[in-house]
Amino acid sequence: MNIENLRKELNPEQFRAVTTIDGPLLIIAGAGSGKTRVITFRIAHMLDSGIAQNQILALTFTNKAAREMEERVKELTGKKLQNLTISTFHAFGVKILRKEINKIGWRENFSIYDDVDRNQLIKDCARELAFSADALDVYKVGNLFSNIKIGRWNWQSANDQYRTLFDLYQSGLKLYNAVDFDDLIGLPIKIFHEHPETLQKYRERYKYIMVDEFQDTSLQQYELMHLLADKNIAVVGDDDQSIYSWRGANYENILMFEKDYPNMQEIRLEQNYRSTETILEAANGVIAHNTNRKSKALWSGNGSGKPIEIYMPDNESAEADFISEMIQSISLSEKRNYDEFGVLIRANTLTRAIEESFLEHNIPYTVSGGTSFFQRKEIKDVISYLRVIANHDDDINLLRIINTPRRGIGRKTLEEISSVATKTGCSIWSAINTLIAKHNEFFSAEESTLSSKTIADLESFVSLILNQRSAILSGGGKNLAKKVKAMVDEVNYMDYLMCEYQKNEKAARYKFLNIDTLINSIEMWENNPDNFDTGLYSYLNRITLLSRDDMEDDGHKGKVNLMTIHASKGLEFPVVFIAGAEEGIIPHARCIEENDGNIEEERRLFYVAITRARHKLFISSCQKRRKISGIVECTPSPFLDEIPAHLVKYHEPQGEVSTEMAMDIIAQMKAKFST
DNA sequence: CGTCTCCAGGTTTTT
DNA sequence: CCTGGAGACG
Repeated sequence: MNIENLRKELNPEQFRAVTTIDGPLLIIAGAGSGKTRVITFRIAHMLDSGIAQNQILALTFTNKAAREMEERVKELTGKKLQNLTISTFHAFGVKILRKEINKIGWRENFSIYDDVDRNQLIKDCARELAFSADALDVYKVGNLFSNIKIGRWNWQSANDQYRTLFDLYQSGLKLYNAVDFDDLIGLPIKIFHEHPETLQKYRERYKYIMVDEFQDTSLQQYELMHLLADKNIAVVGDDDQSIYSWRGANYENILMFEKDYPNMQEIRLEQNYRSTETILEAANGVIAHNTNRKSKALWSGNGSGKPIEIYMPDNESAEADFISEMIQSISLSEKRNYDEFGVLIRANTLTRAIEESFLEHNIPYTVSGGTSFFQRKEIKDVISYLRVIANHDDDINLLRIINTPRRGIGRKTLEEISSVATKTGCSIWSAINTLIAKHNEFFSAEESTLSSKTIADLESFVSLILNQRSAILSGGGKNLAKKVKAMVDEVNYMDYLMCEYQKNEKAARYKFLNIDTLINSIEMWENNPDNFDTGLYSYLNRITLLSRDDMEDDGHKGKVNLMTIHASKGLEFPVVFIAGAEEGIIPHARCIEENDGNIEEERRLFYVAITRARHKLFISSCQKRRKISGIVECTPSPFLDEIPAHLVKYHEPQGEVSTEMAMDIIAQMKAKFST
């Protein structure tokens, strides 16, 4: 696209943002200001100006955003762009580690631990240090460790008593040749510090760097970016949409950027192309209550549109039915597809009532966020096999599968093996092999603490892993999906599931299906022509970073989108419902507690929710809600009062549907079916 | 020594 | 509803 076309397509600020390629650039992009468009046009423009694709690095926050951006750039340029790097920070970290991790003492078949694995490792370490079980909240300690690693907290402010545990945890990771999520950023930084020549290599390669959702980068991510980028760095963000501080997001990075790159230029995108003036004014009214922000004047030229409707249903199922019925009626009266609706909630637990109602009303929907597909037990089991096959020293995954399905290796045996492993400072896998060798050496002697039967069980486990390893790595890593299927058969995993869920056939079938989905997704992945490395390692490196969202191949076409507000960032819908707008939910009680009563981030979250809507916004707040403790009275979220009153209309529940209206709806349905 | 069964707890947001 | 853990049982 030539310059003149760009000038036509973009407003003056957007045009400047797209065409300013050299030097540091800070783009403050308000909600709905065409941010994604600017980024994709900017990349396309760079390519047009003759910059090589492999010199460009674009870092995003979620896989979804990365994928979308890549697709749009490809569409825009009509090129294949195989050497263009658009990825999340974490995926980029993996990419570096795969090449460089041997410089700091890991092997390149390292495992990546998710939270579940991490917590398991912490538990094991705690046991070794004889922490009393009730004094240890693994969940909390895991978060503590993460916060330490990403530089949000340090030991002075945190609890010093966990320091030895932390050290043991760290050495455990190294012993098992594993890294956790935070290491995916932290270890590349370590490598760059210790090996300046390696850093230099990457600096020379990535001459043009862009960071999306800059307000959500952590100190650690900022450091990585800062190490890599010397001059041509563009960051795009909006401090009002910073909603990840609990994960280390540090929107003061914006200030730091101004300091670290003093010759930077700043561009503000303040025209909102998304929402009606009513919706935007409501959002502005809410966010104005925050004191700690860059002031901005977001405006829209889209006309005032319809008022925001607030509804106060009796309880969560009434709320869910209200949403379902509203969706059905609007989709008929305004001829909208189901995928034009977004239903936003603060917490995953709130989806249940809504999902039930959707099912009852036959409304197709997708839920995004929530427990990752890869955290489901059955999927984790299969992946654990693959991880152990790739990396025998991965104790956490080995322990997960050594007796799943049952193969006679129980607690006592494992305690025995663990103690050998601890004493000699080796992994469980090598301990097992030591014990087997020892047993065979002193075949009849007392020396061996394990029975011959146990030894035989262990031996068959070891050969299972070794056989699968040579099968899966054979043939240059081709046909991974097929081999994984063979492996699942070989270990009789399906029988195990049947057995385990005898009483609940539905659950068993569901789990079966999940494994099928997994295998299909592997197949899709290896058949993707853009994918050059279809081996086991490459697969494993990739999947830990994926969430459930990234798995769905049938897409969201024709389905209502149900998701958390966090997951909705960057998206927009013509019609949006915000459900559960109650005190204690948004702002979330727990959050207020932890943040010393600072509700600004919760307000930003509410702001993000409002600004997802294009034409019409509904907000509902239940009068009562069922919680674990029983039914509790609710009060509406204080944020509702911050919406200027003249924009709001309270929704009155209609008694019965008037006959006239019912006839009308029936007529419309008939019309719909007859076409 | 391994397995089965029953019970309690759930953890806000995600890479 | 689902998972992980503790304790009984074979």
